[in-house]
Amino acid sequence: MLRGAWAPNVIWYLSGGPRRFGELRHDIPRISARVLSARLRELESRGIVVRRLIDSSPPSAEYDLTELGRELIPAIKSIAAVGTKLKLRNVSC
Amino acid sequence: MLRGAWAPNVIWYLSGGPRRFGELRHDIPRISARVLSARLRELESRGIVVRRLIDSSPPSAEYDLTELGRELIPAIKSIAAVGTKLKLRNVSC
DNA sequence: CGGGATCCGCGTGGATACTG
DNA sequence: CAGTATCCACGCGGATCCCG
Repeated sequence: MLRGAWAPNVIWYLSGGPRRFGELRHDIPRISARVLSARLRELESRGIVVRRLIDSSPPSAEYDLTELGRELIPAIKSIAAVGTKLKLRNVSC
Repeated sequence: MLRGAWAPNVIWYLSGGPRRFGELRHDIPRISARVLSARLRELESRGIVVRRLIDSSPPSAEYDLTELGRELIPAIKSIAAVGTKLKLRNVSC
């Protein structure tokens, strides 16, 4: 389900509301367009993310979490919190 | 932190209390000894799991979650719950 | 029983170039 | 802007053999 190391990150950055491809690409540190696209497609196929295409020039796309996807947010947040504690501990000790 | 696809599973099976290597190997479906060992080592180095060696014959080892590790349990549970919902949906539709 | 050593395959990710 | 195509590197996992 959360396949790929970047999946949680993508969900994290989508938790603030709909984002466009370029926004995600710019906001998620060091992710490549290829991987972002791949993760987005997979999360979409899993029913965690929805893609909305707005046909215009310049073309734009909007990604958003589904209801199911939103249920993952608290879990990812708390895992991230533990991660932060780990980093702090490793620095101080 | 949760590197490796098996890490969440290992934490899951440790959430019920301390387990020995063989117990984990037997209870976690289809995990190989090599990978179990690798994940255990990594989780240990991250401060999520502790290893206790009980010197006797036959030799035995006990693995347990640290306090930090236990903080991950609710998150993993809720993620697993979403996973279950996804499977149910995919079967019915 | 509780692992480590080795070999090997595959998925995931990085970089770069290209397109509608 | 929003991707896709291609090539390559490496981490992770599976299987098997072996050891204290």
